[in-house]
Amino acid sequence: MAVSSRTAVAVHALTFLAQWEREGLQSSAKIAESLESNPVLVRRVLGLLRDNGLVYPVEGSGGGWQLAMPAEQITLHDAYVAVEPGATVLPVHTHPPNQSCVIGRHMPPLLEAEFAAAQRAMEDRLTQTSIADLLRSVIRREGATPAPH
Amino acid sequence: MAVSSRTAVAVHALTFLAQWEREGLQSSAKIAESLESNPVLVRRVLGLLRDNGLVYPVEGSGGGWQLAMPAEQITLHDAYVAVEPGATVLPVHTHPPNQSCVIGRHMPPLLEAEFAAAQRAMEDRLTQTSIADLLRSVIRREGATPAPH
DNA sequence: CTTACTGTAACTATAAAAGTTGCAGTTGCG
DNA sequence: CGCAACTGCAACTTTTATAGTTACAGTAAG
Repeated sequence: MAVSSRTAVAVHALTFLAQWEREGLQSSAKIAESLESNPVLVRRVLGLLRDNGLVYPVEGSGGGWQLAMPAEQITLHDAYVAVEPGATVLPVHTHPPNQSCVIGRHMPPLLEAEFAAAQRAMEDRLTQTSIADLLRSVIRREGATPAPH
Repeated sequence: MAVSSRTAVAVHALTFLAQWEREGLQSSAKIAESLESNPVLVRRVLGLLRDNGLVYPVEGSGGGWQLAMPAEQITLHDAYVAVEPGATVLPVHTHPPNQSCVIGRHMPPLLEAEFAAAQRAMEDRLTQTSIADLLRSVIRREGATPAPH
């Protein structure tokens, strides 16, 4: 199952916005520069975050993006859910199995339940870290091994 | 995110083998019939399970597959690890971000740690259910709503 | 009215998975 | 021996998702 790297992009962008929050709006181009990526790609992800109320954009010249709530209140799970709506980490059968076989008749719902429980465990773990936590970790690491000048 | 439906096929096949254990070897064709799938596809998955010591094959006429250990000792996690080696449920950046940005410098390792922890939580949940558990559930369900004759 | 943004559609390229065909190797049995 | 029933595996096609790009319309500041 597969999940894309959109969650990584989303979390990166959110942390970037948290870091430069006092400096005002940040453009998708700036964020793309930090990601070594494309502004359109970034806007696609930011658009999903916007639809979920995590960030909000300002259009027009001098516009850009900012967090829609304190970084303390945004978890990795919020980002994940926004950019991977309805994702199934462990897909079940691609097509229904043979109904004349005992296993075939009963396996799909049982597997769905097991896989959903596993995915819930993963998502629970993602709720335990906020963007603010991540930003603090970034700053702690930067203090330990600063950039070469 | 992405993981294939191979885990579903693997678990289905293992449960099938557990169900017909007393009847002796089961061919990939029989298992494929239960999955409404292709024997080659099934053999591909069974080959991975074999490489991980979960099942073993007998070649030649009258050959087939059987569990290599009691169904009680095989967990969904064993199946998952066998058929999705090195899977990363939540991929990080596809390419390294900008090293001249604080976020870019420190995000990848932090994200890897977070995502790995989340994946570990998922995998932990998978260890909690065995093939024997699943087979019991199948039989319980069959008792409740038997196949139409 | 120009410049700097967001918003979005439409496209290409790439990679992974699902599914199929074909065939070589092995073994039981008549 | 020779056929039939298996596994093992390479090679291929099809399908789908993602990453990335190009192009352009809409909006707002100065």
